[in-house]
Amino acid sequence: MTDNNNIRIKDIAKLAGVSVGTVDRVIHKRGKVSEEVKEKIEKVLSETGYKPNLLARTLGSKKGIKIAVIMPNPEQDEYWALAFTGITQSLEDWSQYNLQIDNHFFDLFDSSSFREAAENALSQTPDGLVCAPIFHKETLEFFSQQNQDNIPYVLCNTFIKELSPISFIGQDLYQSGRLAGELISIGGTDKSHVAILHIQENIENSMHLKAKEQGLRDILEPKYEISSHDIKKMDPALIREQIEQILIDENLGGIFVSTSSALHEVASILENMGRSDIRLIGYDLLEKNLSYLKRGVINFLINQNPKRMTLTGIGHLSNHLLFQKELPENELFPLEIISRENMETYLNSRIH
Amino acid sequence: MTDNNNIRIKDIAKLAGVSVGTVDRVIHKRGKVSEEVKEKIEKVLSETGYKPNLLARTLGSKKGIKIAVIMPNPEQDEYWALAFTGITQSLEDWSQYNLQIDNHFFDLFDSSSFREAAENALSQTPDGLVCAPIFHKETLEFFSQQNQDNIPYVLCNTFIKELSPISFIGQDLYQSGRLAGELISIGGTDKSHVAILHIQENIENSMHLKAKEQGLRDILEPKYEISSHDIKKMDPALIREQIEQILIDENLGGIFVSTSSALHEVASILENMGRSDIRLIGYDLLEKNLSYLKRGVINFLINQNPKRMTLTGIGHLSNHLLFQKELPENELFPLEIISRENMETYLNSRIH
DNA sequence: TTGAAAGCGCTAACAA
DNA sequence: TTGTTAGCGCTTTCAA
Repeated sequence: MTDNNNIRIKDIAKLAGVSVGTVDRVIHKRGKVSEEVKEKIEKVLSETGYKPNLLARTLGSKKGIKIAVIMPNPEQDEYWALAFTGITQSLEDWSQYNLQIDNHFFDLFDSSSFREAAENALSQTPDGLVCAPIFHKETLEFFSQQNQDNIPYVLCNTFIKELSPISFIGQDLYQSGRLAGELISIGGTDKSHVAILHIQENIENSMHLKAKEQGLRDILEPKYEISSHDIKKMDPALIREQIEQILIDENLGGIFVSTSSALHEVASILENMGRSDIRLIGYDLLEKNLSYLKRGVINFLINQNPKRMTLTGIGHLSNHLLFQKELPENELFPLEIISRENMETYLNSRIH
Repeated sequence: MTDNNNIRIKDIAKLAGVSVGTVDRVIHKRGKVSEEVKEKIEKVLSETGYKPNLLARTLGSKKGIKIAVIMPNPEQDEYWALAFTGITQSLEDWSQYNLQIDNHFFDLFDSSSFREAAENALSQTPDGLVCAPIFHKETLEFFSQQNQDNIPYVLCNTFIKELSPISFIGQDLYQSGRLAGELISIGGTDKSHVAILHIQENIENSMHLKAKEQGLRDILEPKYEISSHDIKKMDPALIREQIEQILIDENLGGIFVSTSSALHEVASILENMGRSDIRLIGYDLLEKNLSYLKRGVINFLINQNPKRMTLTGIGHLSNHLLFQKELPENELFPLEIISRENMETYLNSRIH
């Protein structure tokens, strides 16, 4: 084995003619050091290229870390169930650092439940927060008012320009829409209409979906005529009705469903009507989506990678808390194209 | 901060009425423990669900690790240059564990240089090896004969069924070929011929390319007529000539180049001849490939993710060496489809 | 076969 | 403002 011939704090102390305590104070800016001594130590520090042993640091400051997660209830939605698997796995990945994760789930249909979950999270004084800010207004309120202790937080899934988390993790939604447009038009179609379906719990929070829409429009217009439809996710029968309405259009060549949710409803209708002439593009490796992808009813899925999202979120936060590592301000995942022929390779890989 | 209320070795010792030294001996099977005591300790161990603090373990046994990498010269080939960026990054990622990496490059055109590189690597008694086994015969010889000290090793890129590395990292080549087939046939073409081009340094080692070929055939035959061409990568002019020969076929609707290498040559010819009727599919985010992808000459790239490959290789090996973590026998990466519209999102992401 | 004790490099409380 | 020292949990050497 390699012997550890690194420069240690002790060496720095000797070189600077001071004690380790003083060096430690300089390194951590704990004050109470004369300017003169401070400068000398800093000089030695940079000359030797001192790098702390993070193992020893973590061990010495007998800290573990406690992270609170605020996200939609995984039982309510398969997308968030996938996201939750990332939480589970990060617990394993970071097990050696005695990491504790407290989950606080909220109801996708109920914005007040978000407040509750968030306040609960805070009340347990976590060292950091990972949050999926589904409800724009409530999130804003929470992070600008409640979080006065300045607990570091990471935001996942939805970008919120008014906030400054230590890191945002998600995807470029505009580009995602462009990609969807490209995927619809590959090889060309003879039909010239394309419909965008925004199907979700609360239509108020659909701003980010409009970014996807714009991307698609910029690719397909004016060659294609685009129509956009906001559909509130409630009664499946009601959704069906609205979709069937849209399908009356004989000239419809493609449908883009902007969220993973309820894509399978659309697929089911298309399949039942035998409309294999319509290209269908949507999001995420949900079970039902995959089965329609396999049967060719859905042509492509774009993977938003919810598992990797939470995994990376916890990872970044842990690195920040434990090792003071610098994080990317934005971690934008690639837009993964899933087709019938590569879906298994995604399912089989450790992170998907 | 959370206090670390874990069970420590000390606690185990107290519960079992022995000393920490003895507990340690049992945990690490360092022998010299009476059967009776051993059983008692093991009982306590499992009852308490003891989990060692890996930080302390690593710190206590003042080991660093030294990993030797055996791979093609990054200056010779852009694919391997990308792979090399993974090495660089893993050095950062693992910097806290005092990881040392020694690179041993070999010449893609010269199998004897592989032997040399491999022996060199071994002579420095590394704790583990990461190897890209381009030369089948030589690799087999090396790992079955030279590596008698049983230094743990990870194999990247090319699967070799006769060997048992602690982990293999790569992709499913057969499935990769199937995907290529699907990508060629999306939307349908009126032309019914497809050509597969295997372009590489040494044709002898093309076994794994045949797996890709088989995948493509299984998707496209008998609807399409497939022709396969082995082209030795030497003089670019010579390559051109052979490719132009193939392009004479008026009925050619698609080309699949099975390696990242020289794909741009094919693209350049297609572009010059104005043959935009021919679908072109190939591998990897090499600079030239990307520019042809952007211009629509190349329709899709499949990403073999060389950077992530080496990054994961070093990561697995480090986890094994440092933390005795269990590794997946095979880590098969997803087959990433790169199009004009998602390429930037891959380039912008931390690992691509 | 066992136990005691001195590290590993760093932190943080306490003294000076 | 500075130095000293006792940990953190584990490994490993030495002595018993």
